Amino acid sequence: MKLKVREELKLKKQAYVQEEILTAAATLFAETGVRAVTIDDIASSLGYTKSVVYYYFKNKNQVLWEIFERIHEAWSQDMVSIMETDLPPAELLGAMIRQHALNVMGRKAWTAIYFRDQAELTSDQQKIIVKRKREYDQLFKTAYTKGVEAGIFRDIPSHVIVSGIIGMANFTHAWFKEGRGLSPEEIANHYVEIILNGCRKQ
Amino acid sequence: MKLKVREELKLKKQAYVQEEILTAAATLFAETGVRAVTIDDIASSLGYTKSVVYYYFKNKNQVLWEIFERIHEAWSQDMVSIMETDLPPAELLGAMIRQHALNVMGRKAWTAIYFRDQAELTSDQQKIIVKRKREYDQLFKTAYTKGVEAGIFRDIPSHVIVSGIIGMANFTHAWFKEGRGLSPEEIANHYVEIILNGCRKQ
DNA sequence: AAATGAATTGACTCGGCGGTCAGAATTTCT
DNA sequence: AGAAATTCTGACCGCCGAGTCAATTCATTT
Repeated sequence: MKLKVREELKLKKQAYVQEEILTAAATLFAETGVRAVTIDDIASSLGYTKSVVYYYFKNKNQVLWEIFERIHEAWSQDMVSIMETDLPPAELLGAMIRQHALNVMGRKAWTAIYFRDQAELTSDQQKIIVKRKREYDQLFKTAYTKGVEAGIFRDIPSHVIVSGIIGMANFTHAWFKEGRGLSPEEIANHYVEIILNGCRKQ
Repeated sequence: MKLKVREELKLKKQAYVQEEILTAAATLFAETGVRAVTIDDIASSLGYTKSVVYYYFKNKNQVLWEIFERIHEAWSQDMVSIMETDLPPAELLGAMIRQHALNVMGRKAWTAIYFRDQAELTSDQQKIIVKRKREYDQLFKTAYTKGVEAGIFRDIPSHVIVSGIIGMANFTHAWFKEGRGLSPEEIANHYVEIILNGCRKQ
């Protein structure tokens, strides 16, 4: 009885510290790349010692993998909830582009890691990521293809256009700075317009 | 007299081996990131020992820096020769996009390194790269702005559109495979069309 | 053949980093 | 208070990779 409560409390605290460590790790990983960041760096950025990190995580790979998991969960959930709406093709694709761009700008660290440090994962993990990326792309491709079938988009191979969209949005992580110049929403809207106009059948 | 000939021959051979090492290094760097590649890896991929690499290069940083130098020279020369033509804005921007995309697909390794491993350089070197990237972007921005002034492009902040273009083209390095599916030229042309249509004033 | 200089080797150092572990400190429960 | 579980510490190990160096091999010249 008490055991359960205690167990839960323990897990809750552990979860909190874990998230704290993951956030700190992600920030550092994003700056200089996973390989260049030591467990000591992560720990001391939080005022901990290295051993604390090893108390909460099995090893460095697990820290990295959990970050990849968080990214996937957040992004795929966002996308799924857009797919569930019943928008017509152009609006659907627009919403997806907007969401993806906002996600990237909202968490620049994540994008840097997700697209740069994949090679640091084990080959099994990499396989999973490759599959997830394919699925993610597929959502965009489906939306685009629907537009082609509806006669509103030009008939370009969907992977070319989808890769272009993702590349364009991802790259914001390299230059966008919060709080100066345009807002993420404005930038995202520009990209939506460029792409939709660029794809529209004349 | 003879000395000169000999000297030249020596330099020529050295230059050859250096290029050989740089090419091998770039390939490996691109695959797994600079940090994950050892000098031994580079050497043995050519059948050499580590010491050979150290005979031709001062250290690992110099190998990396020379690669960055090669990239800059090749890309900026290509761009400059396009700027020298006297094309009207839309055609100019189109040619630039096409060239950049072709460069990326023609040397995927270079792009991976140039945009992912910058953090491995010294801070002085990084400053130079940042400056060069700004100059490179500036060429695109100027072309776009001309189009806006000529009334053919929509009035979007040029850095948004230029970053979008570069991001879109750069991302091909992550998915394009030589010899299956579309050719680099076809892909580049699609991007040119998407962007030009997307930016054209309605 | 001898001498000179270029190219190559392999053994070595040294520092750093991932990961471990025995125990100390702290918190929680009874 | 004392026992039990938990969190945290700091010293330690082993390995790996960057870079060095003295010595050797190879090529060229005279």
